[in-house]
Amino acid sequence: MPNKPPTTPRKLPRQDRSRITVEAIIEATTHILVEEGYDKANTNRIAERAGISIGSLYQYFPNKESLVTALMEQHAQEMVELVGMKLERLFDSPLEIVIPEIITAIIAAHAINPRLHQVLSEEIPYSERSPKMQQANERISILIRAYLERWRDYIHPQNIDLTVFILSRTVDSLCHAAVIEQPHLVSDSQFEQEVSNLLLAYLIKNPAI
Amino acid sequence: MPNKPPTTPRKLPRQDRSRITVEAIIEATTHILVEEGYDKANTNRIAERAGISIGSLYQYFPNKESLVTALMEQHAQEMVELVGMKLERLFDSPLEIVIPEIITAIIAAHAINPRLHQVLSEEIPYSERSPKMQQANERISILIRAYLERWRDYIHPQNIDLTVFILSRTVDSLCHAAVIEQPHLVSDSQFEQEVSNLLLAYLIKNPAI
DNA sequence: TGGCAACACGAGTATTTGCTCATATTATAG
DNA sequence: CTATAATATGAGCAAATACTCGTGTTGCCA
Repeated sequence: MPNKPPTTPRKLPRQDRSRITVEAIIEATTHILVEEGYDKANTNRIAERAGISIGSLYQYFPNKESLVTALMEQHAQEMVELVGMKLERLFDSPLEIVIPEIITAIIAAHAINPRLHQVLSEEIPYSERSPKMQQANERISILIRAYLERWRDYIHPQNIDLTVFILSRTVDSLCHAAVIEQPHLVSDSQFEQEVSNLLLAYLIKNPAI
Repeated sequence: MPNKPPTTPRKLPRQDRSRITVEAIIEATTHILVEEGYDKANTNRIAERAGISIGSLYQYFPNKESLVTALMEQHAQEMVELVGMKLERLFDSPLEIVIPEIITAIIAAHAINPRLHQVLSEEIPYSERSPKMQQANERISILIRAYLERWRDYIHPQNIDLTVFILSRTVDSLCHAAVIEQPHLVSDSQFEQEVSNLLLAYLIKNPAI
Protein backbone atom coordinates (compact mmCIF):
# COMPACT_ATOMS: atom_id res chain seq x y z
CA MET A 1 0.00 0.00 0.00
CA PRO A 2 1.17 3.55 -0.69
CA ASN A 3 2.22 4.85 2.72
CA LYS A 4 1.00 8.40 3.01
CA PRO A 5 3.42 11.22 3.80
CA PRO A 6 3.22 12.35 7.43
CA THR A 7 1.26 15.38 8.53
CA THR A 8 3.00 15.81 11.85
CA PRO A 9 5.68 18.50 12.26
CA ARG A 10 9.06 17.60 10.87
CA LYS A 11 10.84 19.38 13.67
CA LEU A 12 9.55 20.83 16.91
CA PRO A 13 10.40 24.49 17.61
CA ARG A 14 12.64 24.70 20.67
CA GLN A 15 13.59 28.34 20.87
CA ASP A 16 11.33 31.38 21.09
CA ARG A 17 12.59 32.46 17.70
CA SER A 18 11.17 29.43 15.95
CA ARG A 19 7.98 29.41 17.97
CA ILE A 20 7.30 32.86 16.60
CA THR A 21 8.05 31.54 13.12
CA VAL A 22 5.57 28.71 13.50
CA GLU A 23 2.94 31.14 14.79
CA ALA A 24 3.53 33.36 11.80
CA ILE A 25 3.16 30.43 9.42
CA ILE A 26 -0.16 29.45 10.96
CA GLU A 27 -1.40 33.02 10.81
CA ALA A 28 -0.30 33.37 7.20
CA THR A 29 -1.94 30.09 6.21
CA THR A 30 -5.20 31.27 7.72
CA HIS A 31 -4.94 34.57 5.94
CA ILE A 32 -4.14 33.15 2.52
CA LEU A 33 -6.83 30.49 2.85
CA VAL A 34 -9.38 33.15 3.72
CA GLU A 35 -8.31 35.51 0.96
CA GLU A 36 -7.64 33.11 -1.88
CA GLY A 37 -9.36 29.84 -1.09
CA TYR A 38 -7.72 26.46 -0.87
CA ASP A 39 -6.71 25.83 -4.44
CA LYS A 40 -5.13 29.23 -4.95
CA ALA A 41 -3.15 28.99 -1.73
CA ASN A 42 0.46 27.96 -2.27
CA THR A 43 3.32 27.47 0.12
CA ASN A 44 5.56 30.13 -1.41
CA ARG A 45 2.98 32.82 -0.83
CA ILE A 46 2.28 31.58 2.67
CA ALA A 47 5.97 31.89 3.51
CA GLU A 48 6.10 35.33 1.94
CA ARG A 49 3.06 36.49 3.88
CA ALA A 50 4.55 35.06 7.09
CA GLY A 51 7.68 37.09 6.45
CA ILE A 52 9.90 34.02 6.47
CA SER A 53 11.60 31.96 3.81
CA ILE A 54 10.12 28.93 2.14
CA GLY A 55 12.93 26.87 3.60
CA SER A 56 11.94 27.77 7.14
CA LEU A 57 8.39 26.74 6.47
CA TYR A 58 9.49 23.26 5.47
CA GLN A 59 11.57 22.98 8.63
CA TYR A 60 8.38 22.68 10.65
CA PHE A 61 5.77 21.41 8.21
CA PRO A 62 6.62 18.41 6.04
CA ASN A 63 4.19 19.37 3.29
CA LYS A 64 1.35 21.66 2.32
CA GLU A 65 -1.25 19.24 3.60
CA SER A 66 0.15 19.45 7.13
CA LEU A 67 -0.47 23.19 7.20
CA VAL A 68 -4.16 22.77 6.58
CA THR A 69 -4.35 19.79 8.89
CA ALA A 70 -2.90 21.88 11.70
CA LEU A 71 -5.63 24.47 11.26
CA MET A 72 -8.38 21.89 11.11
CA GLU A 73 -7.14 20.11 14.21
CA GLN A 74 -6.97 23.40 16.02
CA HIS A 75 -10.58 24.14 15.14
CA ALA A 76 -11.71 20.64 16.06
CA GLN A 77 -9.96 20.96 19.40
CA GLU A 78 -11.69 24.27 20.08
CA MET A 79 -15.06 22.69 19.39
CA VAL A 80 -14.39 19.81 21.75
CA GLU A 81 -13.40 22.20 24.50
CA LEU A 82 -16.40 24.39 23.85
CA VAL A 83 -18.97 21.60 24.02
CA GLY A 84 -17.05 19.95 26.84
CA MET A 85 -17.07 23.07 28.96
CA LYS A 86 -20.74 23.77 28.40
CA LEU A 87 -21.86 20.23 29.08
CA GLU A 88 -19.68 19.90 32.14
CA ARG A 89 -20.98 23.06 33.67
CA LEU A 90 -24.59 22.36 32.67
CA PHE A 91 -24.64 18.61 33.09
CA ASP A 92 -27.50 18.80 35.56
CA SER A 93 -29.41 21.48 33.70
CA PRO A 94 -32.38 20.42 31.59
CA LEU A 95 -32.51 20.45 27.80
CA GLU A 96 -34.38 23.74 27.72
CA ILE A 97 -31.29 25.40 29.17
CA VAL A 98 -28.52 23.40 27.53
CA ILE A 99 -29.70 23.36 23.93
CA PRO A 100 -29.95 27.14 23.48
CA GLU A 101 -26.65 27.67 25.29
CA ILE A 102 -24.80 25.29 23.00
CA ILE A 103 -26.39 26.69 19.89
CA THR A 104 -25.41 30.21 20.86
CA ALA A 105 -21.85 29.10 21.60
CA ILE A 106 -21.44 27.24 18.33
CA ILE A 107 -22.79 30.13 16.30
CA ALA A 108 -20.37 32.44 18.08
CA ALA A 109 -17.49 30.09 17.32
CA HIS A 110 -18.40 29.95 13.64
CA ALA A 111 -18.86 33.69 13.47
CA ILE A 112 -15.30 34.50 14.56
CA ASN A 113 -13.93 33.77 11.11
CA PRO A 114 -16.77 32.55 8.89
CA ARG A 115 -14.77 32.45 5.71
CA LEU A 116 -12.09 30.28 7.30
CA HIS A 117 -14.67 27.79 8.49
CA GLN A 118 -16.19 27.80 5.08
CA VAL A 119 -12.92 27.01 3.37
CA LEU A 120 -11.98 24.35 5.91
CA SER A 121 -15.31 22.57 5.69
CA GLU A 122 -16.16 23.04 2.03
CA GLU A 123 -12.91 23.09 0.07
CA ILE A 124 -10.57 20.70 1.78
CA PRO A 125 -10.30 17.30 0.11
CA TYR A 126 -11.71 14.51 2.21
CA SER A 127 -8.37 12.71 2.18
CA GLU A 128 -6.85 15.41 4.36
CA ARG A 129 -9.11 14.82 7.35
CA SER A 130 -6.76 13.44 9.97
CA PRO A 131 -7.37 10.78 12.63
CA LYS A 132 -7.11 13.48 15.28
CA MET A 133 -10.18 15.16 13.85
CA GLN A 134 -12.18 11.96 13.88
CA GLN A 135 -11.15 11.52 17.50
CA ALA A 136 -12.37 15.03 18.24
CA ASN A 137 -15.76 14.30 16.71
CA GLU A 138 -15.83 11.06 18.63
CA ARG A 139 -15.23 12.91 21.87
CA ILE A 140 -18.04 15.33 21.17
CA SER A 141 -20.39 12.46 20.46
CA ILE A 142 -19.45 10.83 23.74
CA LEU A 143 -20.11 14.03 25.65
CA ILE A 144 -23.51 14.52 24.08
CA ARG A 145 -24.34 10.88 24.61
CA ALA A 146 -23.52 11.09 28.31
CA TYR A 147 -25.70 14.13 28.71
CA LEU A 148 -28.62 12.51 26.90
CA GLU A 149 -28.29 9.41 29.07
CA ARG A 150 -28.43 11.63 32.13
CA TRP A 151 -31.76 13.04 30.98
CA ARG A 152 -33.03 9.91 29.29
CA ASP A 153 -36.30 9.85 31.18
CA TYR A 154 -37.34 13.17 29.74
CA ILE A 155 -36.39 12.38 26.16
CA HIS A 156 -38.70 10.99 23.55
CA PRO A 157 -36.44 9.28 20.98
CA GLN A 158 -35.11 5.94 22.14
CA ASN A 159 -32.15 5.22 19.87
CA ILE A 160 -29.55 7.37 21.59
CA ASP A 161 -26.77 6.87 19.03
CA LEU A 162 -29.06 7.90 16.22
CA THR A 163 -30.20 10.90 18.25
CA VAL A 164 -26.62 12.00 18.87
CA PHE A 165 -25.92 11.79 15.16
CA ILE A 166 -29.00 13.81 14.24
CA LEU A 167 -28.39 16.41 16.91
CA SER A 168 -24.75 17.08 16.19
CA ARG A 169 -25.23 17.14 12.42
CA THR A 170 -28.24 19.40 12.57
CA VAL A 171 -26.72 21.96 14.91
CA ASP A 172 -23.45 22.07 13.04
CA SER A 173 -24.91 22.39 9.57
CA LEU A 174 -27.54 24.96 10.55
CA CYS A 175 -25.05 27.16 12.39
CA HIS A 176 -22.60 26.86 9.55
CA ALA A 177 -25.14 27.62 6.84
CA ALA A 178 -26.55 30.55 8.79
CA VAL A 179 -23.18 32.19 9.27
CA ILE A 180 -22.21 31.73 5.64
CA GLU A 181 -25.42 32.17 3.70
CA GLN A 182 -27.61 34.25 6.00
CA PRO A 183 -25.24 36.32 8.13
CA HIS A 184 -28.10 38.64 9.05
CA LEU A 185 -29.64 35.75 10.96
CA VAL A 186 -26.67 35.56 13.30
CA SER A 187 -27.32 38.81 15.09
CA ASP A 188 -30.96 37.88 15.28
CA SER A 189 -31.86 35.81 18.34
CA GLN A 190 -34.90 34.52 16.48
CA PHE A 191 -32.72 32.10 14.60
CA GLU A 192 -31.20 30.62 17.72
CA GLN A 193 -34.68 30.43 19.21
CA GLU A 194 -35.99 28.61 16.19
CA VAL A 195 -33.19 26.04 16.04
CA SER A 196 -33.73 25.42 19.74
CA ASN A 197 -37.42 24.86 19.08
CA LEU A 198 -36.59 22.39 16.36
CA LEU A 199 -34.44 20.28 18.64
CA LEU A 200 -36.51 20.62 21.79
CA ALA A 201 -39.73 19.72 20.05
CA TYR A 202 -38.02 16.58 18.79
CA LEU A 203 -36.35 15.61 22.04
CA ILE A 204 -38.77 16.46 24.80
CA LYS A 205 -41.55 14.07 25.65
CA ASN A 206 -44.28 16.57 26.39
CA PRO A 207 -43.22 19.74 24.71
CA ALA A 208 -44.81 23.01 25.72
CA ILE A 209 -43.25 25.40 23.24
CA MET B 1 -12.88 43.96 -12.26
CA PRO B 2 -11.32 40.70 -13.42
CA ASN B 3 -13.93 39.25 -15.77
CA LYS B 4 -14.09 35.53 -15.09
CA PRO B 5 -13.68 33.00 -17.88
CA PRO B 6 -16.99 31.57 -19.07
CA THR B 7 -18.32 28.22 -17.93
CA THR B 8 -20.74 27.76 -20.78
CA PRO B 9 -19.85 25.42 -23.65
CA ARG B 10 -17.51 26.88 -26.20
CA LYS B 11 -19.29 25.14 -29.03
CA LEU B 12 -22.56 23.24 -29.12
CA PRO B 13 -22.44 19.70 -30.51
CA ARG B 14 -24.48 19.53 -33.72
CA GLN B 15 -23.89 16.03 -34.99
CA ASP B 16 -24.46 12.72 -33.23
CA ARG B 17 -20.74 12.14 -33.31
CA SER B 18 -19.99 15.08 -31.08
CA ARG B 19 -22.95 14.48 -28.82
CA ILE B 20 -21.46 11.10 -28.02
CA THR B 21 -18.14 12.80 -27.35
CA VAL B 22 -19.71 15.21 -24.91
CA GLU B 23 -21.49 12.35 -23.15
CA ALA B 24 -18.21 10.50 -22.83
CA ILE B 25 -16.51 13.56 -21.37
CA ILE B 26 -19.21 13.95 -18.74
CA GLU B 27 -19.02 10.27 -17.87
CA ALA B 28 -15.25 10.39 -17.63
CA THR B 29 -15.32 13.50 -15.45
CA THR B 30 -17.69 11.78 -13.06
CA HIS B 31 -15.50 8.71 -12.98
CA ILE B 32 -12.24 10.53 -12.38
CA LEU B 33 -13.80 12.76 -9.75
CA VAL B 34 -15.15 9.72 -7.92
CA GLU B 35 -11.91 7.78 -8.15
CA GLU B 36 -9.35 10.51 -7.56
CA GLY B 37 -11.10 13.44 -5.93
CA TYR B 38 -11.17 16.98 -7.24
CA ASP B 39 -7.57 18.03 -6.84
CA LYS B 40 -6.12 14.92 -8.47
CA ALA B 41 -8.47 15.14 -11.42
CA ASN B 42 -6.86 16.68 -14.50
CA THR B 43 -8.17 17.33 -17.95
CA ASN B 44 -5.64 15.14 -19.73
CA ARG B 45 -6.73 12.10 -17.76
CA ILE B 46 -10.37 12.92 -18.25
CA ALA B 47 -9.85 13.03 -22.01
CA GLU B 48 -7.89 9.78 -21.90
CA ARG B 49 -10.60 8.08 -19.87
CA ALA B 50 -13.25 9.39 -22.27
CA GLY B 51 -11.31 7.88 -25.16
CA ILE B 52 -10.95 11.19 -26.94
CA SER B 53 -8.15 13.69 -27.39
CA ILE B 54 -7.52 16.62 -25.11
CA GLY B 55 -8.19 18.91 -28.05
CA SER B 56 -11.70 17.57 -28.48
CA LEU B 57 -12.45 18.17 -24.84
CA TYR B 58 -11.61 21.83 -25.20
CA GLN B 59 -13.87 22.11 -28.22
CA TYR B 60 -16.88 21.79 -25.95
CA PHE B 61 -15.67 22.91 -22.54
CA PRO B 62 -13.75 26.18 -22.27
CA ASN B 63 -11.90 25.14 -19.14
CA LYS B 64 -11.67 22.60 -16.36
CA GLU B 65 -14.07 24.53 -14.19
CA SER B 66 -16.85 24.20 -16.72
CA LEU B 67 -16.64 20.41 -16.54
CA VAL B 68 -17.37 20.41 -12.85
CA THR B 69 -19.97 23.11 -13.21
CA ALA B 70 -21.81 20.97 -15.75
CA LEU B 71 -22.01 18.11 -13.27
CA MET B 72 -23.13 20.32 -10.43
CA GLU B 73 -25.81 21.98 -12.49
CA GLN B 74 -27.03 18.58 -13.60
CA HIS B 75 -27.34 17.47 -9.99
CA ALA B 76 -29.04 20.70 -8.94
CA GLN B 77 -31.50 20.31 -11.78
CA GLU B 78 -32.31 16.77 -10.70
CA MET B 79 -33.00 17.97 -7.18
CA VAL B 80 -35.35 20.69 -8.40
CA GLU B 81 -37.27 18.20 -10.50
CA LEU B 82 -37.42 15.70 -7.66
CA VAL B 83 -38.80 18.12 -5.09
CA GLY B 84 -40.98 19.76 -7.73
CA MET B 85 -42.57 16.46 -8.74
CA LYS B 86 -43.22 15.37 -5.17
CA LEU B 87 -44.68 18.67 -4.06
CA GLU B 88 -46.83 19.02 -7.16
CA ARG B 89 -48.30 15.57 -6.77
CA LEU B 90 -48.69 15.89 -2.99
CA PHE B 91 -49.57 19.56 -2.76
CA ASP B 92 -52.85 18.78 -0.99
CA SER B 93 -51.42 16.06 1.20
CA PRO B 94 -50.60 16.91 4.80
CA LEU B 95 -47.12 17.20 6.27
CA GLU B 96 -47.26 13.70 7.74
CA ILE B 97 -47.35 12.33 4.20
CA VAL B 98 -45.14 14.81 2.39
CA ILE B 99 -42.17 15.02 4.77
CA PRO B 100 -41.37 11.29 4.82
CA GLU B 101 -41.85 11.04 1.06
CA ILE B 102 -39.38 13.82 0.37
CA ILE B 103 -36.85 12.50 2.83
CA THR B 104 -36.98 9.08 1.24
CA ALA B 105 -36.59 10.56 -2.21
CA ILE B 106 -33.63 12.74 -1.28
CA ILE B 107 -31.84 9.89 0.44
CA ALA B 108 -32.38 7.77 -2.65
CA ALA B 109 -30.99 10.52 -4.85
CA HIS B 110 -27.89 10.88 -2.70
CA ALA B 111 -27.40 7.13 -2.54
CA ILE B 112 -27.11 6.70 -6.32
CA ASN B 113 -23.51 7.89 -6.32
CA PRO B 114 -22.57 8.93 -2.79
CA ARG B 115 -18.93 9.56 -3.51
CA LEU B 116 -19.76 11.90 -6.39
CA HIS B 117 -22.08 13.92 -4.18
CA GLN B 118 -19.42 14.03 -1.55
CA VAL B 119 -16.81 15.39 -3.93
CA LEU B 120 -19.21 17.90 -5.45
CA SER B 121 -20.36 19.25 -2.12
CA GLU B 122 -17.16 19.00 -0.08
CA GLU B 123 -14.23 19.54 -2.43
CA ILE B 124 -15.33 22.05 -5.00
CA PRO B 125 -14.09 25.60 -4.37
CA TYR B 126 -16.90 27.98 -3.54
CA SER B 127 -15.97 30.18 -6.48
CA GLU B 128 -17.15 27.52 -8.89
CA ARG B 129 -20.77 27.54 -7.77
CA SER B 130 -22.59 28.98 -10.74
CA PRO B 131 -25.61 31.29 -10.87
CA LYS B 132 -27.64 28.43 -12.30
CA MET B 133 -27.14 26.50 -9.08
CA GLN B 134 -28.25 29.39 -6.96
CA GLN B 135 -31.33 29.66 -9.14
CA ALA B 136 -32.00 25.96 -8.59
CA ASN B 137 -31.82 26.39 -4.81
CA GLU B 138 -34.05 29.41 -5.16
CA ARG B 139 -36.62 27.38 -7.04
CA ILE B 140 -36.64 24.67 -4.39
CA SER B 141 -37.15 27.29 -1.69
CA ILE B 142 -40.08 28.73 -3.60
CA LEU B 143 -41.68 25.31 -3.94
CA ILE B 144 -41.33 24.54 -0.26
CA ARG B 145 -42.58 27.97 0.63
CA ALA B 146 -45.71 27.55 -1.46
CA TYR B 147 -46.44 24.23 0.17
CA LEU B 148 -45.95 25.62 3.66
CA GLU B 149 -48.25 28.54 2.86
CA ARG B 150 -50.88 26.08 1.68
CA TRP B 151 -50.77 24.35 5.10
CA ARG B 152 -50.02 27.42 7.13
CA ASP B 153 -52.94 26.90 9.52
CA TYR B 154 -51.50 23.62 10.71
CA ILE B 155 -47.96 24.83 11.16
CA HIS B 156 -46.50 26.13 14.37
CA PRO B 157 -43.54 28.33 13.31
CA GLN B 158 -44.61 31.71 11.97
CA ASN B 159 -41.57 33.00 10.09
CA ILE B 160 -41.99 31.04 6.88
CA ASP B 161 -38.75 32.12 5.24
CA LEU B 162 -36.77 31.05 8.27
CA THR B 163 -38.66 27.77 8.35
CA VAL B 164 -37.88 27.09 4.70
CA PHE B 165 -34.21 27.72 5.39
CA ILE B 166 -34.15 25.41 8.40
CA LEU B 167 -36.10 22.68 6.66
CA SER B 168 -34.09 22.55 3.47
CA ARG B 169 -30.73 22.77 5.24
CA THR B 170 -31.62 20.12 7.80
CA VAL B 171 -32.94 17.60 5.32
CA ASP B 172 -30.07 18.08 2.94
CA SER B 173 -27.29 17.87 5.49
CA LEU B 174 -28.77 14.90 7.35
CA CYS B 175 -29.36 12.90 4.20
CA HIS B 176 -25.92 13.76 2.95
CA ALA B 177 -24.16 12.91 6.20
CA ALA B 178 -26.09 9.68 6.56
CA VAL B 179 -25.19 8.44 3.11
CA ILE B 180 -21.52 9.35 3.53
CA GLU B 181 -20.76 8.66 7.18
CA GLN B 182 -23.38 6.15 8.22
CA PRO B 183 -24.29 4.21 5.08
CA HIS B 184 -25.82 1.45 7.20
CA LEU B 185 -28.50 3.96 8.19
CA VAL B 186 -29.68 4.29 4.63
CA SER B 187 -31.15 0.84 4.32
CA ASP B 188 -32.71 1.30 7.73
CA SER B 189 -36.12 2.96 7.66
CA GLN B 190 -35.61 3.98 11.27
CA PHE B 191 -33.40 6.85 10.12
CA GLU B 192 -35.99 8.22 7.72
CA GLN B 193 -38.59 7.82 10.45
CA GLU B 194 -36.46 9.74 12.90
CA VAL B 195 -35.70 12.63 10.58
CA SER B 196 -39.41 12.84 9.83
CA ASN B 197 -40.13 12.98 13.53
CA LEU B 198 -37.62 15.77 13.96
CA LEU B 199 -39.28 17.93 11.32
CA LEU B 200 -42.87 17.04 12.10
CA ALA B 201 -42.47 17.69 15.81
CA TYR B 202 -41.12 21.12 14.93
CA LEU B 203 -43.70 21.99 12.31
CA ILE B 204 -46.99 20.61 13.50
CA LYS B 205 -49.01 22.55 16.01
CA ASN B 206 -50.31 19.66 18.09
CA PRO B 207 -47.98 16.80 17.42
CA ALA B 208 -49.01 13.27 18.30
CA ILE B 209 -45.88 11.35 17.50
C1' DT C 1 35.08 31.99 23.81
C1' DG C 2 34.71 28.21 21.05
C1' DG C 3 31.82 24.81 19.36
C1' DC C 4 27.60 22.75 18.46
C1' DA C 5 22.86 22.70 17.62
C1' DA C 6 18.92 25.24 16.32
C1' DC C 7 17.32 28.17 13.03
C1' DA C 8 16.90 30.84 8.68
C1' DC C 9 17.69 31.48 3.94
C1' DG C 10 16.15 31.34 -1.16
C1' DA C 11 17.74 30.14 -5.78
C1' DG C 12 16.80 26.39 -8.21
C1' DT C 13 14.73 21.81 -9.62
C1' DA C 14 11.43 18.57 -11.00
C1' DT C 15 7.03 17.84 -11.93
C1' DT C 16 2.42 18.67 -12.95
C1' DT C 17 -1.14 20.47 -15.71
C1' DG C 18 -4.38 23.61 -18.11
C1' DC C 19 -4.74 24.75 -22.55
C1' DT C 20 -3.42 26.13 -27.72
C1' DC C 21 -2.99 25.56 -32.44
C1' DA C 22 -1.76 23.79 -36.75
C1' DT C 23 -3.30 19.96 -39.07
C1' DA C 24 -6.04 15.93 -40.34
C1' DT C 25 -10.43 13.53 -40.91
C1' DT C 26 -15.42 13.14 -41.46
C1' DA C 27 -20.10 14.63 -42.48
C1' DT C 28 -23.41 17.33 -45.15
C1' DA C 29 -25.49 20.37 -48.41
C1' DG C 30 -25.95 22.00 -53.14
C1' DC D 1 -18.45 15.55 -56.59
C1' DT D 2 -17.01 19.43 -54.31
C1' DA D 3 -16.86 22.98 -51.02
C1' DT D 4 -17.52 24.04 -46.52
C1' DA D 5 -18.55 23.32 -41.94
C1' DA D 6 -18.11 20.23 -38.12
C1' DT D 7 -15.27 17.40 -35.64
C1' DA D 8 -11.03 15.13 -34.06
C1' DT D 9 -6.06 14.99 -33.06
C1' DG D 10 -1.95 15.37 -29.82
C1' DA D 11 2.69 17.34 -29.52
C1' DG D 12 4.12 20.77 -26.91
C1' DC D 13 4.09 25.37 -24.56
C1' DA D 14 3.81 28.29 -20.55
C1' DA D 15 2.86 28.75 -16.09
C1' DA D 16 2.30 27.28 -11.55
C1' DT D 17 4.08 25.20 -7.56
C1' DA D 18 5.60 21.74 -4.00
C1' DC D 19 9.74 20.91 -2.15
C1' DT D 20 15.28 20.36 -1.68
C1' DC D 21 19.74 21.44 -0.29
C1' DG D 22 23.88 23.81 0.39
C1' DT D 23 24.99 27.70 2.92
C1' DG D 24 24.76 31.36 6.19
C1' DT D 25 23.28 33.15 10.92
C1' DT D 26 21.94 33.10 15.71
C1' DG D 27 21.50 31.34 20.36
C1' DC D 28 23.09 28.38 24.10
C1' DC D 29 26.22 26.14 27.15
C1' DA D 30 30.51 24.36 28.97
